[in-house]
Amino acid sequence: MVDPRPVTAPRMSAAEEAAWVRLIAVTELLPGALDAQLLRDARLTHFEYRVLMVLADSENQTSGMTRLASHTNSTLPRLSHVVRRLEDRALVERFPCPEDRRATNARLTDAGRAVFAEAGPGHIETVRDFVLDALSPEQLDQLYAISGSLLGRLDPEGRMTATSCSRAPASV
Amino acid sequence: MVDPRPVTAPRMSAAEEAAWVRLIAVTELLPGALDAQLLRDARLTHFEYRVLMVLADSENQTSGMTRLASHTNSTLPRLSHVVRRLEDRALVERFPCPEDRRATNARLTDAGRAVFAEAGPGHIETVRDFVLDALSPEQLDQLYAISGSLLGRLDPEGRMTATSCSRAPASV
DNA sequence: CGATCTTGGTTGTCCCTTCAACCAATCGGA
DNA sequence: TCCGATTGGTTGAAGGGACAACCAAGATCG
Repeated sequence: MVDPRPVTAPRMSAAEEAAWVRLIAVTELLPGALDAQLLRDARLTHFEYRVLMVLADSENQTSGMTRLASHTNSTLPRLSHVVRRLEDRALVERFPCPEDRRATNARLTDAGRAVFAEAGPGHIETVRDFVLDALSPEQLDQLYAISGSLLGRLDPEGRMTATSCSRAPASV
Repeated sequence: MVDPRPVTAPRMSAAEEAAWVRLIAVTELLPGALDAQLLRDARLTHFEYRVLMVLADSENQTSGMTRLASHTNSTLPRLSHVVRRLEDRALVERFPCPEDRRATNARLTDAGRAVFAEAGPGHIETVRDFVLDALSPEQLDQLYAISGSLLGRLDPEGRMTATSCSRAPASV
């Protein structure tokens, strides 16, 4: 209780704080940048884009809601709202699953496929501009390993399979 | 037009896609994890916490709105709303800047200082659990460099100074 | 087979962010 | 000195996400 320092932020080591501050900045700025480009060029949220992408990569362009939610790192309520909106825009259609009558399937429509196909190249280019082209091949590997470690903490059970990526626990 | 492949996501290289997918997952999961802990333990958003932190680190616990916005990677409208809410909770007070009569200053109140001081240790611990302790010292340096490169693309003018961190362009 | 638990999903409400519009003060010339 | 442009900031409406409540269908077990 004799510490004379003024009230200030609790400190980590300098290296830790520097890395942490930058990581936070990236997590704040990147989503907005992706959304901005996709909304401008394709009237699509980045999250909506990923929903369409998972469907495009699924058998018959069809997936159950729960699987779709885990492949987009999303909650079921969130996904339900988003799919309803996409359905209103006729990019996706929902129908009851034949095998399990509790389940709902979402399927990409022709219009949805067209929108997704048209949005793809511009989005990829944006990802290159903002991320991939900024990193060396070694840094890409490092990013893969680092993100893997963080996901091991953020999503220990590996529920968020994200995509077909087989989430081996962060071995370089 | 003779490409026989089914409609599918435009592809990057395997290494690029793998790293990209994981980065996206981190940017989706990390903010929620931080918000959850702070809301539970201190009724504070991570963004609100950072507003309080910047004020705590400012001279006289006071800062103009524009400076506060750039130090929190935020827009002015967003900050304005948040500061109004914090003011409603008496954690912050606003008053006109004496030197520039257009400007508004925000100052941390005693209550705000107390809430921030109480929230700090738990938050730092969470950051350790989710991020810092998951990485080796080398990875921490790599993360610093990688994030720096990305910020060079996401915020070229360096408007988002984030904190006192002097944003030298991503030299390791 | 009936009671209960779990799984799969939707809906409504609240809160926060975004965006556009707006206003006041200051600066920069002509 | 006056007018336009820029800076600093607020506000209101609109849209998306989180959470809790809810419901229906399958599974489990007596």
